[in-house]
Amino acid sequence: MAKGLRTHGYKLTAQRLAVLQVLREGNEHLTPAEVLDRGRKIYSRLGMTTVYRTLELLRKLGFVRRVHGAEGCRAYAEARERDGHHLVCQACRRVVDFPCSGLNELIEHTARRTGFAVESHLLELAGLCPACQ
Amino acid sequence: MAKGLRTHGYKLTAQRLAVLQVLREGNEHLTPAEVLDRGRKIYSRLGMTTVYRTLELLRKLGFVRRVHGAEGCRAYAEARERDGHHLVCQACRRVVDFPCSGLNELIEHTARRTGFAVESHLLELAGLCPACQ
DNA sequence: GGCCAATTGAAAAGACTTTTCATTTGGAGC
DNA sequence: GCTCCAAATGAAAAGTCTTTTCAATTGGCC
Ligand SMILES: [Mn+2]
Ligand SMILES: [Mn+2]
Ligand SMILES: [Zn+2]
Ligand SMILES: [Zn+2]
Repeated sequence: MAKGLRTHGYKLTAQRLAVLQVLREGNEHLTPAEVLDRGRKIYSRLGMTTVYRTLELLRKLGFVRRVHGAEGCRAYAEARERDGHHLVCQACRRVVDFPCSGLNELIEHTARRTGFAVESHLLELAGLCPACQ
Repeated sequence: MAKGLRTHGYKLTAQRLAVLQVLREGNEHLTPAEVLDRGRKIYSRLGMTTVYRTLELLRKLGFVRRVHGAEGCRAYAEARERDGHHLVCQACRRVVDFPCSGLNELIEHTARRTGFAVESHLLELAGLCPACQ
């Protein structure tokens, strides 16, 4: 994942590595403020501005996913499944990715019915993880 | 839809009727600020605080849906399809609802695979409407 | 090692949302 | 219709979150 940054021409900085590590170590979704807190334990000079910028960068590169929920729409989790979706535990905030397959049929059917040219989709399931049930 | 307010024990105010009318007249998703602008053409004393409160109320009652997109996550559109999902045009912001059917199979499969007890789901498709293609 | 564009972060600015609280009002009851 | 009061409202203030600015720092190519 760190290699991906270099691949795309971005510098490998301590700040970016710290944010990456934070997102990888937790299986949960985190707000920018939470990423800052945890990131500073890894690299104490980390700043909030950089957290915002880094999270957006990682999202554009596909390493990170945004989680939309009742509590808020600005939380991030590592994207473990390429082009996948995610399932969120409402109790412990754990995030589990799952593959996209099986949705295409529904999307194509809806596209035909409505005449829309569908370019992207967002699917998020919420519930309770095995440990929290 | 206005009847639904009374049914649930809420007062029928000019402000609420104005917000309802705004959401019904546009087929697009609107931010609170846009709802305020348009709502004031119907009821000029409408205030921003009331717009926020009314949009959340209507969402809880199921008359209105939130639209999550690249441009932002706080936009609302009328929920025309009960328990449905929506398709958003990235050009003209038109929103079209479609029924939920066809997704249950995928959800149940994912629930079985992950052990999660799925309680809710969010599905949003984005693309170009027929007129904008 | 030197160089320089990319990156960073503190501070300021900006944007958005919620709370407060005095005033207004819908509608139930008469 | 009129009275009454809890619900609703909105201007202002407060609070929260996010982006911009810009001078200083730094990663990585030479
Ligand atoms: Mn959102
Ligand atoms: Mn559904
Ligand atoms: Zn859990
Ligand atoms: Zn369109």
